[in-house]
Amino acid sequence: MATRWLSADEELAWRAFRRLLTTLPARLARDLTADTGLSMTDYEVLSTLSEKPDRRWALKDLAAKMEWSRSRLSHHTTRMQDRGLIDREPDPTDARGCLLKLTDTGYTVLEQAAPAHLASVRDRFLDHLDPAELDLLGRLSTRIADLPDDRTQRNGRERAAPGRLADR
Amino acid sequence: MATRWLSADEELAWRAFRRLLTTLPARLARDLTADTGLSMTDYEVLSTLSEKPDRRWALKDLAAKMEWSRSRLSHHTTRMQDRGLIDREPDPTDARGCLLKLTDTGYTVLEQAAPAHLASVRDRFLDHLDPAELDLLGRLSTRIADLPDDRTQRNGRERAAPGRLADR
DNA sequence: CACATTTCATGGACATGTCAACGAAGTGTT
DNA sequence: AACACTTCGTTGACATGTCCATGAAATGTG
Repeated sequence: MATRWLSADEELAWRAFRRLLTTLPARLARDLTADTGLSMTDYEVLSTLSEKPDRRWALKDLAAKMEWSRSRLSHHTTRMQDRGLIDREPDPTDARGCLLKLTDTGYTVLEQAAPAHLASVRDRFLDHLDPAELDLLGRLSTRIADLPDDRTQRNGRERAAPGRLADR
Repeated sequence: MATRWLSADEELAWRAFRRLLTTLPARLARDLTADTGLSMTDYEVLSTLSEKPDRRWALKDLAAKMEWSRSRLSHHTTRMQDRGLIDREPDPTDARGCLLKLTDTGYTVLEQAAPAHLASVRDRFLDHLDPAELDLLGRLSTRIADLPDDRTQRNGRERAAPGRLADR
């Protein structure tokens, strides 16, 4: 059922890439948790927060920056707050809002996690690409990730049946 | 805190690729669910099962093939069974085991989902790469995904502190 | 054959994500 | 000012994944 629709080359490359898409993140996550006790998402929140000079960021802005839903970020930061990694402060600008702040503990944890994580990224990824490959991969990634998110402009190809074929 | 550890080129390429790593699967998943009501994992189970001539596969073997834990596959197939997509049969070879079988419904659903999914893969990925890029990406993916999974041989780099820095 | 060990599928507890609904607070219009 | 509308963060129900424990069955060893 699989091989009829793609050329042999496409099939092979797509399969290989799909495998990379699952294994690489899994390995990086495993390393990070083993080394530091942080999940990948924890790490992203901490490192994004640390980019601001005062280590503070309004929830909605951080959510936008990370391309997360506010709900997701709210849930996750509640858990991180319980662990003492970040804090909430009222937003002086908007009484509905809240500021997320990296605690000293959070900053220390991030400071110690960063080198371990980067070593892992090198070992499991960067070190196995030469500069030309890395460059091409970067440009190709940007190109594809920057495609419009909605499907309104899917190339002239006919649209699949809209109805759901299975209940879920 | 980010830019000190990678060269500018590495930093840029890694960031771009990391973004691809989250956006592409999310888009494909969204398309698939909208078009067919299946999740990506549903689709993988169905299409892997369909590769066997008799559409049957022992749970443990399917789990190994998909690189899933047996627990995960058991949970997931229970849900898929409730939806009528697959069935369980006793394994005549091993009374502990069980065979997972694609139902007729499941096969029909897969048959209708496949073209829609492939169109999505084309629109959001394949169509934006030329053959040389695709070829390189495929080879590079295989190379990295095939690296040993354990960390025993992480290149001469010093190991990070083993203890957990934060409780979770 | 008895016995310990391993393998298999399942189950429950928990972590993390999605989605829809909510109340409180901002904004715009008249 | 009064009103509808939007935005913000939180919440709860649910889906899905991980981890660990379990009982049943297979396997290996004396």
